[in-house]
Amino acid sequence: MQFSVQSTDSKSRARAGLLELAHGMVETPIFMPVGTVGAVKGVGHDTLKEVIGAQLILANAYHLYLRPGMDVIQNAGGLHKFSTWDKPILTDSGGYQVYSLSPMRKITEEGVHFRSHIDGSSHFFSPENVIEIQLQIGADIIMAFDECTPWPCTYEYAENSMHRTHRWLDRCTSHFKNTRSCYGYEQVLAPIIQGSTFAELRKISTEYVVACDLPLNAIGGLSVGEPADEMYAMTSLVTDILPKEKPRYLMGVGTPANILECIALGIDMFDCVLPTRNARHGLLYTWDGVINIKNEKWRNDHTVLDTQGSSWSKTYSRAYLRHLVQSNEMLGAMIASVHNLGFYLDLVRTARKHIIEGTFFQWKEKTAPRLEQRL
RNA sequence: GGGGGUGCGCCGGAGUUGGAGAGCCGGGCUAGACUGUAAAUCUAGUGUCUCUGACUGAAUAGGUUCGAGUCCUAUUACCCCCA
Repeated sequence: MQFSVQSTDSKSRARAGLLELAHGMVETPIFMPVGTVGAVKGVGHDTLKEVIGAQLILANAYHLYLRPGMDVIQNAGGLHKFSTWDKPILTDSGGYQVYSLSPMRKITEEGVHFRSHIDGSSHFFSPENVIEIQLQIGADIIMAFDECTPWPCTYEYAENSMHRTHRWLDRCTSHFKNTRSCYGYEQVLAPIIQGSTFAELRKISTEYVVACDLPLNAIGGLSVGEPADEMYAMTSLVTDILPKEKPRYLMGVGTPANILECIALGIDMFDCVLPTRNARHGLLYTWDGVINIKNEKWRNDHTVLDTQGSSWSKTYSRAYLRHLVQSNEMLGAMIASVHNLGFYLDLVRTARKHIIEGTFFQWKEKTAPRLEQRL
């Protein structure tokens, strides 16, 4: 893996960079569409590459391990071959499922005992076997096993959880160093900073992670319900400490405005389910703000989805998309997903352009509030 | 033309053995939520009004009864059978 910062913004910490991974180059800042089970819901690979311009997608170890199962993925020769997605992939370790499936799991020092959400069967995830699973999946970037700390929580809980995540990180790194990649290309391991919304803990966690000296650093445990200002404050505190020469990945963020603000704080990589999930639920992101396409007011609006958007957003009308979504027609979810992902990638490409041109900060200040408007 | 059956919410079901309904379940509709995807999901609302409370309501019009969505009569609509 190679990363180089090409330009930095003079009025913020924003940077434009180039990240070279086993399956290709990635221009940062970048948004990674989420494809939990090895598929970005409702969007085919060609569309993802040619229309949306996705450079890197995210998949999930927990979900792929349960279904189809590691035997299928290994027999296919890894997720790239199984899915035929030949660009970079990042896998999440299942740390988020430790958080989101909390009623069905038990955390111990050794690891996490899970009940499958599919059939209720019992499974055990440890830092070691989660690394193993991700190596077998064959992702370009694999994530350390962590607990995404719930919010709100007590200082004591956050502190204990953070230290356990650190101990798990050590086990991940040592297992990773002692294990060969399955498919002969480079896979890199990324650590995850925790510490909830406690500045002191975030600082400790960042210093711990920096000392591990892995090639890419991630921030987890944010955008789990805390106010946006706290998320920005924690991100700012962390990026202030992180080394400038390594990419920074803010996990699970966020809304378009969140992304612009966090680019300004020095984040290079983002992923979030909002553009795809909200697309299926009828929420569209545009350069003028957010549209709930299910609202009655679009029933007879025959204008395009986004007047300021790229060509894909000018193909279908609001009235037509509303009709498709109202009719529960799968094409509606597909069009909305392509639209939202297209917008997100357009957003980070435009941000990158402004960073390179030296106009990022002014542009961001003007643009971010508008993106949050409700149309 | 003759015989039988059924009519309550925007729709489909269920239920009400003469005794508390603005009221059960689903759908639709109207909104809202969603941030490393247990999520094409979830939540709320969906007769009217002067809205912490009232009023009207079981096809329509009468009748019996302390009390009728339920029983009776007529009308009307739809369905089935016969001609």
